[in-house]
Amino acid sequence: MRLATWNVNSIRSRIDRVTGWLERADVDVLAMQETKCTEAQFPAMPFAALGYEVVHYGTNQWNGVAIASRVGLDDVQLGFDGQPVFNDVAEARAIGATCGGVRVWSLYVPNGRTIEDPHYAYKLEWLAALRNTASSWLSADPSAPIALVGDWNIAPTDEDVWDVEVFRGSTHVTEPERAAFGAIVDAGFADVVRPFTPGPGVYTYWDYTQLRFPKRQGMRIDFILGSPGLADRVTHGEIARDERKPGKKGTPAPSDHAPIFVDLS
DNA sequence: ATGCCGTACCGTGTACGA
Repeated sequence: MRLATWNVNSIRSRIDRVTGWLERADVDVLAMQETKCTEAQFPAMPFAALGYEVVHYGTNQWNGVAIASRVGLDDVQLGFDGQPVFNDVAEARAIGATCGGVRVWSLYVPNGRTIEDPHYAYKLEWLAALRNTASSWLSADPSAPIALVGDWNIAPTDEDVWDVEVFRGSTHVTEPERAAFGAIVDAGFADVVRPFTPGPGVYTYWDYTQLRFPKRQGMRIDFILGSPGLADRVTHGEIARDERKPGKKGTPAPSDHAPIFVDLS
């Protein structure tokens, strides 16, 4: 089974690129983030035409997460238990479903904006709540195959940004964020792509500005974290960097994130 | 100091992103 995740930065703008890659890469399950649309606006038909079921959680033009699967899509949950709210609003940042026997969570971790911003405290609170809830899933069934996948908005080590000096004092690289990410790893969820994509200089995101992509100046902030029951089954991992490349003239821009995926035995 | 690009929204601008 091939399991992928991709921050698509608007599914309506990216639908042809997404379905094109699903076909070319022979993906079975794709978790998406930043769909940036409501349920009514989500383009479900192109997925159905390729044989994928799809579930989406989107409330407005911000955030939005989805899972497409051609190996089943059951027990869908919108948001995780204990997921914090921001300004009293429950944001569409998490959706879970069981696909081909794997419990998949598509996650869009809050950005944080700046370290003084209330969004930063929200980010840390959100990650702590996720750790607690995900930990309870493993306690209930230590051998369960669980995949926590998506845009984590954290570069876990200095090697995961193109120039650490550029990010000094910014979100994504602070010690509390790295500790929050590490706590989830310590709870039993391992980065299952990294062993197949060693650094340095290996990224999943490149800013649209300043020719960051051709200059290979990016960040590694998208991850597939697997429980022991999932990690034991990973036979391959990859970053589909080509999907970050511009299309032909007149075609829509790429997302600023590349998809990443693993193969499971 | 800068949102340089891209996407969304009742919008000719503002919010958001990392």
